[in-house]
Amino acid sequence: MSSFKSDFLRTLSERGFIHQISDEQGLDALFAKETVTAYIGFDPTAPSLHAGGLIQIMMLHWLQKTGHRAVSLMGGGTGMVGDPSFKDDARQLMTVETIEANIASIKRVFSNYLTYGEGPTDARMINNADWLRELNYLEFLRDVGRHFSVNRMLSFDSVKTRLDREQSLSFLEFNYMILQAYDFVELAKRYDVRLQMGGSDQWGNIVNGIDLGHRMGTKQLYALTSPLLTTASGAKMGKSVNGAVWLNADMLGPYEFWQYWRNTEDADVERFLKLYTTLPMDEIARLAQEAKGSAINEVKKLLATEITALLHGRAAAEAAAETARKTFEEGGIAADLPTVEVPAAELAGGIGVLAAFAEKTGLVASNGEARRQVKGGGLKVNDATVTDDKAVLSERDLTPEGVIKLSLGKKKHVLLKPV
RNA sequence: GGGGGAGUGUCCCGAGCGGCAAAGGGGGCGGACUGUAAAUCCGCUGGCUAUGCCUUCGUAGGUUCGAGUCCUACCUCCCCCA
Repeated sequence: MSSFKSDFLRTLSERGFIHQISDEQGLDALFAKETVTAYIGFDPTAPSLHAGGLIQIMMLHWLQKTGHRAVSLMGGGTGMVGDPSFKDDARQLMTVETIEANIASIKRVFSNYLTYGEGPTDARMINNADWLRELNYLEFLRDVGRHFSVNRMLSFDSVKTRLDREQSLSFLEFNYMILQAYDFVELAKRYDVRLQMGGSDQWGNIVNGIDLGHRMGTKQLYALTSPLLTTASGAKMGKSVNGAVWLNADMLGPYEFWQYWRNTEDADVERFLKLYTTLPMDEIARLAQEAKGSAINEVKKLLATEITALLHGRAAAEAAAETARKTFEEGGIAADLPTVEVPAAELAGGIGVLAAFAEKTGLVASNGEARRQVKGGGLKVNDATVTDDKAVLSERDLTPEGVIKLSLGKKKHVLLKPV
């Protein structure tokens, strides 16, 4: 590990957040000397960030913790264009309404990690729509566009994939990197931002901003990127058993969020403790030491609880851990497993198993899939494997707790509750 | 403007002499083994009121008993020439 003098870079470095820095010594000196303002941009492509974005939020978190000023930039303007970096094909264009709604929804998560306000080390939430949407095309071309060389832009890896595959890269998308570069300069002017951070896929875009800053007379700007997140076996981060690992609670409950981290691969445990929890380094080292063989499961639970506590609060995290304990270790029924309510009268009339799994709980996508899962032995009702796809559920199937437990595989459970 | 090529299962990549619900991967899901891990092996991976019916190969027509496959027009993309 390189020996950084500043708290911020040392912390990021020892926790494994750093992939590339534009000028290590220069940036380190800056952080050691003064309060630095740094930002990360978030694109409003969905109503919630997912686990992949967590690493960026954690970087801002440490930035604030070490006494600097964090800026979370919402891409209300750039979202109208769409980032083509390393994408295979063009994104669907989003309407302004969708973008605004997504931003409003995404924002909710940030205050769990950062303290916002007007004070010197309070974080700020800024939307680049503030300046991008008012740009005058001709002025922009003359002031900013003239500093960009298309020859150079074409050489970036981020667009090469698209070009190599002979897929179209629209002029609209091609402009994304110019807008992002301009953002950096604008933030430098307005808020004295000196550093932009992001995933390693953003390197080209960030460096463009630094160059533009040179030409437009800002102070020296810096870039810092985090490694691309994959699990030890190479899968992309942020995909869970049933889709993306959303951060917003209304899209993914604390229990399911906890489960995602509980299922971390052995080889990732220590890395994730460093990246996603705020546990001190010496404690992480101690935990990693302990985690030999199946004892690692205890560490995984702690990992899951710590990460969930940061996002959803300590109480919700512990409730999730308890639900998991009851469900997996006692084989019992925990009241706060995901629950679907059905009218008591409907249950009295009988509900086909296939319909219960497909339509009621959505554990499987269709009756056909439910049928296939029955064939493969993947569905269970109250822990008994379903063998007959014509079986019908009724009040007789209610457990003493007054629910019916439906399971897909060993890990996904939903309770059916008559009301 | 002229010439040449491409678009396949709504996750992706990709084969496809006129009989095709469409090869093969990857990914995903389930099963076995385990530790709610990884690796490995096996099964599944259009929909439905289901020995049948419906919808799928860029879009719309046409030829044919029958079209992903042949013809026409259009859309989108790539390459070459102007």
